[in-house]
Amino acid sequence: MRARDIDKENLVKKTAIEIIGKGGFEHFSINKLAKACGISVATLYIYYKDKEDLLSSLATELGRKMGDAMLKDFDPESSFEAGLRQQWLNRYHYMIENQSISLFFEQVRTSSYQEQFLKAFAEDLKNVFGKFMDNIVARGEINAMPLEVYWSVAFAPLYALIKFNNEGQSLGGKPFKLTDEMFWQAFDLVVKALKR
Amino acid sequence: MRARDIDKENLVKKTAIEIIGKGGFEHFSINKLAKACGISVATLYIYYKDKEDLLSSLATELGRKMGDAMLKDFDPESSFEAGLRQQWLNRYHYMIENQSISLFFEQVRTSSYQEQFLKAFAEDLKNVFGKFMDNIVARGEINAMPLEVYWSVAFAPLYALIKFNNEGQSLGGKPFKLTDEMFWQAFDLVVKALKR
DNA sequence: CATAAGTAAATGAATATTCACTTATATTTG
DNA sequence: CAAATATAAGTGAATATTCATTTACTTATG
Repeated sequence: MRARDIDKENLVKKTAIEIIGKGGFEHFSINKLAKACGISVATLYIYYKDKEDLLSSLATELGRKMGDAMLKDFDPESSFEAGLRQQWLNRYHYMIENQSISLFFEQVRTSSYQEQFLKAFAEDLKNVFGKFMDNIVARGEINAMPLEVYWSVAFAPLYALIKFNNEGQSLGGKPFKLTDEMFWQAFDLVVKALKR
Repeated sequence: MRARDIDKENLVKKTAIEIIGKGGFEHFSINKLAKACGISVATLYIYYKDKEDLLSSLATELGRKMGDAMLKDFDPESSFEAGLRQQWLNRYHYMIENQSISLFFEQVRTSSYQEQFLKAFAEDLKNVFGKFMDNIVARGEINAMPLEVYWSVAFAPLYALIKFNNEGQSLGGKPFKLTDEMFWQAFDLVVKALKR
């Protein structure tokens, strides 16, 4: 029996991520992907049942990996500031080390594959972060508030900065690169917002 | 000379916004649009040079209108809190009154038409809001910081809440509707973050 | 040498765009 | 004032291309 070429399989994933990250699902097609990889379309149909399967597999796999990266060194029993710092750091490091994947996620988040992605991504996370939020509210470190209000204040600024950084530009096309200084500046503001 | 049917033209715009808002650019096509409007494809090629022209015209026009809505009753000489409140209110009201357009924008923001949109959107706004930021820093109401850090803390939470609301769900598919209470709760947190 | 990996070429459906044509109406002309 | 004309609006059917997927075949290797 002939063994599957792992390099080829990885090339497919990497290339798909790049095409989608750059041009969105609008400009992605199976034929383009095969051509960009220098392989036959039919090979893709050995790896994946169909286009839907390819994309949702990719979204699920990457979602899971990202979820794991988010949980690294995170302790739901830690204090509000220490816990939030770890979450910000995990996202920041992941973004720097996986720029093309971050761009891919940006597309997934506004697509029909969002659900697949969130399922893999949010399953464990929701429990761990939910627990963290319960703890810090119970300890009186932050006020009680709807999850969405907390999330929007605690993380939306970080994701906005990451998006600017990945696209290389901010408002009105102004060139932009996120620095550690800006990162911590934003973090401190968010802590100030939420801390009692 | 025959006059162009304005109703038809508006129907085209409205329908395009709906299709894209619902399914993204991925599921949008000229033929589908024509069929949904009950007109001939060829008519669309009278209104617009090609697909690209149709979409970037739409993004530009709506960007401009939204920009105008953002500036309503906004005074760059006002205090930090009053100014930010007006900006939040303008965005909030616009979202409520233009839900399908808000969904359309959500798609534009991760597409290749983002640039067109931002250009129309940010041209005037940048000056007015830049002036506002200069004023409040000069008056010592907030600390000096990069525009992107300010923007990410001041507005990203609001956009996150609006996105949840437009999609009708938040993290992990949890049903969600933004209330006035949550809106003001988030606003107060953001003010607390930025105020000296 | 059996078996799965891998392929080139083909399929029909969907896509963007164009074509040759008809229709409505503002303006001109008798 | 009404018939004629010009012109852009509007059309249905055709085109060429791209799409997702399949088929019939070759190749590599346990």
